Amino acid sequence: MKEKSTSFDIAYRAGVSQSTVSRALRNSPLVNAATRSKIQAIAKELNYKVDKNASNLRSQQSDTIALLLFEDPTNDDSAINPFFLSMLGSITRACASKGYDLLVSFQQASEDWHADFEDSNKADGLILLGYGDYVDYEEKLVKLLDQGTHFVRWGAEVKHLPIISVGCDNFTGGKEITEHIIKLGRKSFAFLGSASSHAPEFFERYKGHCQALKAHQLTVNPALQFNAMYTEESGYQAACRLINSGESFDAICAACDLIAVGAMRALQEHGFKIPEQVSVVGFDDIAIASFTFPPLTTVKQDTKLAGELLVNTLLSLIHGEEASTTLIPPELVMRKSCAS
Amino acid sequence: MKEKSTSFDIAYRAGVSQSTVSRALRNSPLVNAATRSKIQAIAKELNYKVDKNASNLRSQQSDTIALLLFEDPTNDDSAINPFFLSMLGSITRACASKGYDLLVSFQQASEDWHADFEDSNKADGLILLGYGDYVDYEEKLVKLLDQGTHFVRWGAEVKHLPIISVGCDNFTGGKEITEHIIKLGRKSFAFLGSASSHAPEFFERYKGHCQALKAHQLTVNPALQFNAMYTEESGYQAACRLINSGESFDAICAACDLIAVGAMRALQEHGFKIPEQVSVVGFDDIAIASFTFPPLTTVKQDTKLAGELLVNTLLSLIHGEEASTTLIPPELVMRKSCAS
DNA sequence: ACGATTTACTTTATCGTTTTCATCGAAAAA
DNA sequence: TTTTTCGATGAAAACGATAAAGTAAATCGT
Repeated sequence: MKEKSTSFDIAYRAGVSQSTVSRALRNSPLVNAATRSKIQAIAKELNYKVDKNASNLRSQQSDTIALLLFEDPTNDDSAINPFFLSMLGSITRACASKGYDLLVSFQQASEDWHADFEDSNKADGLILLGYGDYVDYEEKLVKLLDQGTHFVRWGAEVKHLPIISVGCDNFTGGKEITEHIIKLGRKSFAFLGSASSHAPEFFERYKGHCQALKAHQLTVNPALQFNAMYTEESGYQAACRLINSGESFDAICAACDLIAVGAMRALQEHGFKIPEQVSVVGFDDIAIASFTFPPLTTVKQDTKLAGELLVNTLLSLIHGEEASTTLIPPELVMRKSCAS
Repeated sequence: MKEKSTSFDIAYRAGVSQSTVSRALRNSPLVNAATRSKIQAIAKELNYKVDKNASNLRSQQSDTIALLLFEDPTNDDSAINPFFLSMLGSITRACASKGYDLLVSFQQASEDWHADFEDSNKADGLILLGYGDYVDYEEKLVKLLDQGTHFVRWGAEVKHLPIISVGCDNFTGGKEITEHIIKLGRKSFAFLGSASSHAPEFFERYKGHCQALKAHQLTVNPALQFNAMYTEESGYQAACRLINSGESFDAICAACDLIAVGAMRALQEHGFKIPEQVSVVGFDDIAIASFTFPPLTTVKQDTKLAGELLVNTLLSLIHGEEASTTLIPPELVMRKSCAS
């Protein structure tokens, strides 16, 4: 196995200095076209690749961005939420199209992630992805800000801090999907998902939900709100609690698709007909949603657009350009889990 | 925003030389415990992080592995196959637990990927993931081998080359799932998925399928084999071709779950009852499989195990240890899409 | 008590680039 | 002819760590 060649080897063969080689390989106009192509030919022949470590060290940039995925530590060996998986896919694609490498990393919210990737020069910037619980998360965001780290968050806007976010308009989504069912004639709405600021996106969806109810002179019954995490199992259990509560209801708004899927399972086990007796809706539009029985009516978050926005925004930040928080409009996806 | 501090800053404050700092931070036993902790304290206080580029450059290793995901260029804006997404998740986790960073990259089989990541010292090794079409893929594998690049493939064993692979035992999986339906009493089996070596894993499954048929004195009817790619749409179309062919059949073995899902859609649109008239099975056990109607009986590939195996094997290779190709045993997952 | 280890550092070389600064011949301007 | 200006290149200084080699003081065995 041959030694890996360096720019000096090429310089030697081309009969020029190493610095000329470096310039030629980066298509610098400072080097004569003839020598440039000669050098490039030799480089190709030797199968030469610039050493990224050396290059990054000198130029102080890595052309790499890091994606930090936050997951609830409690369910760490279960599958990753398909919604985030889908985001991951689109972010990967978006990065590639911009010529950036993507470093993917899982983090537990509790860890010392805040000062790792950009500080060690492994990445030029960070994308933070996950359902954010703000308990001590926010304090770390502030630290990132202090350090001048470039980063973009996925999620609800943080009003009181100069943090750039890209997120879905959860409030509007929650409102519109609820209005949709209201128009179908349902009266008693249960909401499955957290109604507290610990889960900001769920909370926004809940607020939109309530807003829609009020706008149509329907009462918001707190006894019909049940907490649930973003898992199928959690949705199943919340629905069981709902059913056992004895409250009557004819519609369920789930804070995310996985919850909705779990809820449908619980309902069907208890003999409820969907959508005849109960209309069910979710949020996210994960792949599973179109294959459930009945197919789930939900709110689509455009992950492709989101991924592109996330990396474009981050890149702007890195390049010192202006950037601002963006909300992606939600989109209703009507399927069969609702009826009048 | 303060300058980022270097090991010299720490050395200055601690009153020692820079190299002592370097050692202290790596917990070298060569430095006195007292000074070591003093240095580490200062480092923490200054929020110092070692510069990975400098460190990697000097030590010639990156503690990073690259995951190359191959996707069919034709469907590049559609969603990524959930099976690979799931693998991605488990590989990410496995890497993290070993203290390695993960660089994720999409590649088109046609591109010049073979010499990029390890040659440029961005990664210490490669994981190759994707349904492999061997046309000019193999030639690149040989190049990787020549270069001494450390890599592991996901997929069927490559018999004639010293390449380490981790894969599912597709043959056995295909055989067992087919036997399962045979025992249920079905007689006319259609197979949806490529039966050629261009799609090695599908081909293996097909061979297992045929083997099972023969072992039970059933005929393999070539007119009941239809090509399909690994997408839902492709499965749908293959099933339509099957239906329109006029051949009679009472069971469909799909080469992967997505194909099965598409096939079920086609069957139901044409009024077939699943599983009463037609039994359907898939392969992979993607998340969707448990939510289809009826829930899909399939062969589970344990992605968690696969991810761990992939990174452990690669790490062995990197560290110069012995490693060998591994086959993961498939596991039947009985659900409701088959009946006697 | 005296050379031989050990312990705890410091010095110096090195990794392979990018980048600044200096150079040098030739064409253009004076 | 002499001086400028440029276009093209080379030499050398970073970049920020790690690793090998060197040094002084403390510890040791006999």
